[in-house]
Amino acid sequence: MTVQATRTARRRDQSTSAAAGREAVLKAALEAFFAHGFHDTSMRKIADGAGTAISHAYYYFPSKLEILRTLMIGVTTDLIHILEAARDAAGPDPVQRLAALVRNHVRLHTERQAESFVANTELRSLSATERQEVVDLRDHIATLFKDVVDDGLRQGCFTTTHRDEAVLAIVTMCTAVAGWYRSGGAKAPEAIADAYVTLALGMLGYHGPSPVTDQATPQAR
Amino acid sequence: MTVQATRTARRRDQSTSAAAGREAVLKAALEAFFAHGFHDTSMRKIADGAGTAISHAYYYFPSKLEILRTLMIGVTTDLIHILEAARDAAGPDPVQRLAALVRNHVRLHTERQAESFVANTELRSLSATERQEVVDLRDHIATLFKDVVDDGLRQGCFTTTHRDEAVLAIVTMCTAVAGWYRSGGAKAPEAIADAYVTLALGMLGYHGPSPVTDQATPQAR
DNA sequence: ATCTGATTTGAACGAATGTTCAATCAAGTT
DNA sequence: AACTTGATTGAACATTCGTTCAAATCAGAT
Repeated sequence: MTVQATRTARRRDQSTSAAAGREAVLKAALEAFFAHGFHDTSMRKIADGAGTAISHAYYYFPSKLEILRTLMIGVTTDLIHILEAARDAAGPDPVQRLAALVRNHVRLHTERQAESFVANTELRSLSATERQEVVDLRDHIATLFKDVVDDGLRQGCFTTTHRDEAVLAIVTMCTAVAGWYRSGGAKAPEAIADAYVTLALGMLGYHGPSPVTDQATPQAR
Repeated sequence: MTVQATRTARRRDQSTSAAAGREAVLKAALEAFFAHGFHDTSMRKIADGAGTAISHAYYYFPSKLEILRTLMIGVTTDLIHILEAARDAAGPDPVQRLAALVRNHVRLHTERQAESFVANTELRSLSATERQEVVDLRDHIATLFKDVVDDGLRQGCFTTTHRDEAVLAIVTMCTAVAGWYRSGGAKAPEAIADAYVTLALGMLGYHGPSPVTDQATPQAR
C-alpha cells in the first residue's frame, strides 16, 4: 500500500513535471511558429523560449517536425470533437446545426488562435505521410458541414445551387478568422461568430428567421 | 543613324536576353516557392531550376528576398489594375460592379495561381518594410470591395448588417481559390467565378435578379 | 586583332541549421 | 552508502544556407 502509494506518487510527480517540460517546449514552439513560421524557427529559439537546453527538447520530441505534427493534430482533432458535440447538442434543425458548427468553428479559431493558424498555415512543412494525416482530418471537418448543408437542402430550408463552393467558402472564411483576429479588437468573438452565422446562411440561400440572438451585442470596450 | 540603330539593337538584344535570364530565375523561384515555400527553397534550387549558376541569380537580384518581393508586388499591383478596370467597365450598378470584382478576382487567382498563392502565403517571410508595402496594396484591394458594397447599401440593393465581415469574407474566399484550384478540375474558372458571385451576393443580402448568365455552363473537359 | 562592357561561372566564406551523445544531476529505492 | 532511473546539459557533428568575388566567357565596336 505505502509502497504502491509512494510509487504512484512518484510516477505522478515525474509525469507532471515531465509533462510540464513537454508543455513548455510545445508552448514555446507554438509561439515561435505562430510569429515567424516553422522554417524560420530554429530548435535553439524553441529551447530558449522554453527555458531549457536544446538537447532537452529532443528528450521530449524526436524532431522539430514531430513538434509541429503534435500541435497540428492536437488542435484539429479537438476541433472535430467540439464541432460534433455542438452539432449534436443543437438538435435536429439544419439551420441550428449549421449555426452551431459555424459558431464553434469561429470560437475555437479565436480562443486557440495560434494553434489554429499554424495548423492552417504549415501544412506544406509536413512530410507526405504526416500531411495526409492532417488533410484527412480537415476533410472530415468539411464533411461535417457538407452533411448538415445537404440535410438543409433536402428539407428545403437551404436553396443554394452551389453546395460545394458554399461549403468550401464557409469553412474557409471561418478558418481565416485565425489569421486576422486580435483579442481586444473591435469585435468580440461571439459577435464575430454571430455575424459569420448570418453570412453562412446567406450563402446557403436561407431566408427564414435568423437563428442569431442579435441583441445589439455592444460588448468589447 | 546606323550607329544609333545598331546601338539600340544591341541594347534591345541585351535587354531581352537579360530579361529572359531574369524571367527564368523568377519563374524557377515562383515554382519552387509555390511548391515548397520560401524558407524551404534555396538559391541553389532556384538556380538549378533556371538552368544557371547560383552566382548568376545574384546578377539579377540582390537577394532571395528581393525575388520574393518582386513576385508578390507584381501580381498584387496587376490585380489592383485589373479589378479597377473591370469595376469601371461594369457600369454604375453596384451589383454589376461587385460581380465584376468577384469574377476578376477569382479569374486572376486561377490564371496566375502560383503567384497569387505565394503572395497570399509568404507575407511573413518579408521584412517589416516590404511587408507593409504589400499589406498596403492588399488593403487597397479590400477598399475596392468595401466602396462598392457601401454603394449598394446606400442604394438599398444590399441589406447586410455585417458589412466589414462580409467584405472580409468575400475577399478571403476569392483569395483562397488559389489554394485549392486545379486546372482541369471539376469546375472551370468561369463556373467557379459565377458561383462565387452568387455566394458573395448572398452574403450581402442581395435578393434581386441574378447577374450571372447561368446557362448550364457544362464546360470542363 | 584589340578593346569594352555585359554576362556567366566555380570556388569559397562564415553563419546557422537539425541532430546526436556522452556525461552530469537529482531524487528515490534498496 | 551504493544503486537505479529519469531529467538535463554542453559540446560537438556534418550539412546546408545566403552571399561574395575574382576570374573567365562572350558578343559587338573600333
